[in-house]
Formats: sequence, structure tokens, C-alpha cells
Amino acid sequence: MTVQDVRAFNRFYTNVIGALDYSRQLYAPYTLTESRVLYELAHSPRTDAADLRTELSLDAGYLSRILNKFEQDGLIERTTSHRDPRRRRVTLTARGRETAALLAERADESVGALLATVPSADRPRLTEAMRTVRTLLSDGRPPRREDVLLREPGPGDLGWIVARNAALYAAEYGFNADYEALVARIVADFAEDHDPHLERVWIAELDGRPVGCVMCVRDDAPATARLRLLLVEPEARGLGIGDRLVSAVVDFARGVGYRDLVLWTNDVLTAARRVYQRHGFVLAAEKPHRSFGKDLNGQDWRLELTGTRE
Amino acid sequence: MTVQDVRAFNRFYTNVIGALDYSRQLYAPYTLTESRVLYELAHSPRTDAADLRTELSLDAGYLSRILNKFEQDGLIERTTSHRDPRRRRVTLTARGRETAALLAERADESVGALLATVPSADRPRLTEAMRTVRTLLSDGRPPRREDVLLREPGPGDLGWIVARNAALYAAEYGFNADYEALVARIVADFAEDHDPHLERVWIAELDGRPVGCVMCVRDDAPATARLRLLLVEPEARGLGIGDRLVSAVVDFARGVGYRDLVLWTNDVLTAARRVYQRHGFVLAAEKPHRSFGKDLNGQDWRLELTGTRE
DNA sequence: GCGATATCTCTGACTGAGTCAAGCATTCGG
DNA sequence: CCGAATGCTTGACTCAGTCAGAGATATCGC
Repeated sequence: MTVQDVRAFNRFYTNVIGALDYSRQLYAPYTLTESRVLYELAHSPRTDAADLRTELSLDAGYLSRILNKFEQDGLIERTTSHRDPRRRRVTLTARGRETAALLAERADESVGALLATVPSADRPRLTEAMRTVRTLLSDGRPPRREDVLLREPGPGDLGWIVARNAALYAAEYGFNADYEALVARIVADFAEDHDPHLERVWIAELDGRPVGCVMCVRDDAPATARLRLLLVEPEARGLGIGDRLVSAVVDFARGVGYRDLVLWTNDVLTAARRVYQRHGFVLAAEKPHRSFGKDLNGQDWRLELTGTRE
Repeated sequence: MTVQDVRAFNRFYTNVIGALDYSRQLYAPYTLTESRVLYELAHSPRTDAADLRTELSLDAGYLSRILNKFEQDGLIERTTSHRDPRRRRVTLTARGRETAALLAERADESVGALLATVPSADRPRLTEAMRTVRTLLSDGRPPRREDVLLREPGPGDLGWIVARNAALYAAEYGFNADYEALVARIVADFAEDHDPHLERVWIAELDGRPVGCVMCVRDDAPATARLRLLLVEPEARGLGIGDRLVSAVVDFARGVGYRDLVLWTNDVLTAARRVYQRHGFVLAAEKPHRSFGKDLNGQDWRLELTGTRE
């Protein structure tokens, strides 16, 4: 049950945060909340009090008192905001920046001590996992299209294509190991020998991790390109990534002078089919076959690249 | 910088925990700390006050007062411990269990509301990431040899072999994409056609995720097997995984009747070489070559499988 | 067995982080 | 121009959590 997992994590992490502050000297002579305010100020030095309130969800009176203290200690200066005299603009003084840096340093030390218990080989996994938790929980903001980036494959990405194709089709359609063999063959052929001007692979990246791919290779027929291995991870669907990948292939194929673009798929892959249709592919042939441990309907689709460009 | 990542995560998660408690009704009529005590009691019903103190690191006086309140409310009963009359044994009453259940239910709801913002496709990633953070930070208990399991590859594992070989050798030795092509070729050949009685792949699994692999295939020479693609993830090194993988290959090859086991490696892979030596492999030939964008010394190693079995 | 010391618990006294409500100044919507 | 809303401040308060002392009992050295 996911809720229980999350609650267990909350209990655990409450202890972690508590343990970091064990000596009770971390924030002296300020409190955790004061130190959060100071941090916020140090990282966006020209802020209105109202922004601090919403950002840290503090009580207005509480914040006002905290800022009083900071002003007495010479950490900040308060002026009224230009565009709204009710608002107070808060700016850090040099002394305030010093203090913020001091607190940051202490926090660094404390966290460093915690991190020292983690083998350095594991640290990338730790930061990766923390980033995952953050992005998934951060107000559930759904990723936007602009967060997705298309790029060329780097080390390991071709293997990733094989792994994710095999795992996803096994999970979603029950394909057996033959499918992984097919994909591995396609990828190996590409990796071993391809003309970078006429053949290419794109990786769709979201928050630094691959979430989709597509390949464009020469076909046997003259002046014909073949689109292969279109894939979008379930968690990244609905962002138009499939469309962008297909567009990339179409544009590329047209740009380097192919006259036709073909692809082979199966009718069970309905989402993919709609993407192809949107880009103007038409069904050229359909044939039942038994592959990957399933009875399937193979489909050949074709898009003429000459003619009217929309 | 990892420390900064962790601190960012701490700030973030402080907000998450704060937000969960937003309505301020979560624990009413008790406080967070009281509710933690109640939780602890509900999950180990027969506890001494001293245990609670150490477990939750509470002030003795504070805990005493909390227990007073609980006793007045009829949630607990206090008796003196048998083995030490100074200690107080605390047991939940039926009413105490009810209250604990009620609080747990409210917390579940609150967490459930948070989780509702996470698309269900992402939830496995969330719990996985949380588990990773917990296991890495919780006392850094190093994994033990018994936690590692050798198994046959499942869907996606062959692709994983390609991906991790390529990524690791690129990171550790600067190999270029040619190496990924070579691995992809080897894996594709295996996936497409292999004799399961004479050729096999092993995946080493730690806590449910792959951390190592090795392959055994027929060689061109008669009655000769070839060991390929031995790999152990950095974070799983030092657990004897390499030895276990090589042992698996040696035992398998000997068991199915091969007379020789050969392998090709490069002298920069010193850790792997030591593994091979431990298993009795001897260096048969060495030859410089330029591959994968590097000048390397290729080595052929050989182990006779007939003769004295140790 | 006895004294010195440590441990467990409880209570009184206190601190101070955070909340609530009222009031003043200003902007916004009509 | 008026009522409502927003931003900030201050006074008054609550109550979570800390600290110190005291009583009871265990443990250790002798």
C-alpha cells in the first residue's frame, strides 16, 4: 500500500531532519524558521515580506517579529515596496549575507557528516532518488512540454532502448523474449554501422532521464526511410512526446532527401497508430502473423515526403 | 555537489511534512509528538517508558507528562516493570488502540490526498525512490552477500546489459560508442539464437535491481566456451559478485561438458583480471590494439575445465 | 552490607516558538 | 467614493518542549 510507504518515509525523514540538528547548535542564535527566512532572503535578495510569507507559509505576525529581530541585528533593511506601499521590501545587508553564509556552512557540515556514512558509490543513487521524490511530490505539477528535450543518444542510451522496449512490451502486451531479440538486432545493426547523415536516433529526455526514443534508418527500397522503435514511457505520456519524435523523423527524412517514409507496427499499438495518422501516414498493407508469442496484425504504413509540405 | 542536493531535499521535505499538517486538525486533540508516542505504543504494545524515550529521543519529563495525559484520557495503563521497579511499563487500553487507529486513519487520509496529486503511473517510482533514500541513509547498513541473487535474465535485462556496459566503460575508461555497438552485437546474437543448454546469461540482483551480469557462449574452437560481458555495478562491488558470476560460468561450462573456457579482456580492467586469476585462468596471449577510441592491451585468458577439479 | 554513583521517573518552573485577533494603512472593484 | 480585501504590525496568549531538583531504586567497589 503506497500510503503506508509514504507514511513510513515521513516518519523516517522526520528523524533524519531531527538528527541533523542534534547538537541544537545548528541555527544559533536563530531558530530553524528564522534560518529558513534568512536562506530565502539570501537566495532572492530583493523580496517583499508577503513573498516570504507565502513561500514559507508563515504567520504574518510571526514573520513581522522575525524581521524586527533581523533588523535590530543589522541583517536586513526594510523599505516600502514601490508598486504597493503596503508591502515591505526586505534587503539583506552585508552582515546579513555573512550570517546567512555562516548558517549555510554549518548546515553543510552537518549534512556532510550525514553523507559521510553513505558510500560514495551510492551517492549518485541517493541524489537521483531525492530528485525523483521531489519532482513527483512537488505539488504534483505535471511536467510540461517544454521540459522535454530531444537529443542524440549518449553512452548507454542504445541499451536503454532495448531494455525499455522489451520491458514495456512484455508488461503491456505480453511479448516474449523474441521481441527483445528483435530490438537488440535493430539496435546492434544501427550501432555497428550507420550513416549519420541519413540515419539517426533521438532520445526524449525529461528532467535528465530518458523517457522516449525513435530511430530513422535507410530502407531497402530506394530513397525510402524507415521509422522504428518509437517508444514513450507510460509516466511521460500525454505530453506530445510521440508527436515530437515522429516529427523529428519526418523533418529529418524530408530534409536529407528521402522520398518516402515507411514503418511497420501492429494493430494492438493503438496510441502509436493515432500518432502516425496525425502525421499523414496511410495504411499500406496489413497481415496477420505470429510473433513474440502472440497472434498479431502487422501493419505497413507509408508517408510520401515529396508533394505538398504542410 | 551532493551536500547541496541533500539540503535542497531537506528544505523541500520540511515543507511537504508541514503541508500534510496544514489543517492543524491531524492530531487533535493531541500533538505531533503525542501522536508519535501513541504510534510507537500501538506498534509495540508492551513498552517501558525508557524505551519510548530512547526510541523517540524525548525529554524524560516531557514524556512523563504525555503519559500522564494519556492515562487520564484512559488510553494507557502504567505498571512497574518486573525486572526493574524504577521502570514503568506502559500498555495501551482498548480505548488507546482505538485512538491510535483513528489518528492513523486521519494521517492516511492526509497522505492519500497528497498522493492523489501523483499520477498512478508514477507511484511505483515514488515508493522506489523513497525506499532508496531510506536504505541509503538509514545507518548505511552495507548490503550483505546473502542479499545478492543470481538469476536468469527477464524482459529488459539484455538491454540493461548493453546500457550499463556502455555507460560504465564510458564513464570509467572513456570508451566511445564503438563499445556499445560491440556489446549490442554480442547481446543481439545471443538473444536471437542461442542454445539454452550450452549458452546462458546470469543477472546478479541486489534488492530487486540488477547490479551485475555475465554471459557464457560457445566459442568457435571445439568444446570451448567463452565468458563475456562480466560487469558489476560500482555500488555493488566488494560483495564478491564478480566471483559468484565467474563461478556460475565455470560450473555451468564444466557441467555441460566444455573442455576449455576462454575470455578476452583488456589490461586496464585490473579488478576483473584478479577475479579471473583467482578462478585459475591463465594468460594465453596479449596484443595491443586500438578500439573504442583508446589504445588498449587485449588479453586472451584460458581455463582448462578438464583435469583436477578443485 | 554499606556508601557512592547512576538510572528511572515525576513535578515545578520556565522559555520561547508559533497563533490569534485587533488595528492601521492602502489598494481594488464597482 | 465606499465597502471589501490585502499587507503589515503589535499585544496577548497558548502550549510544546527544556531544565533542574527530588525521590526511589539499581549497580558497583569495597
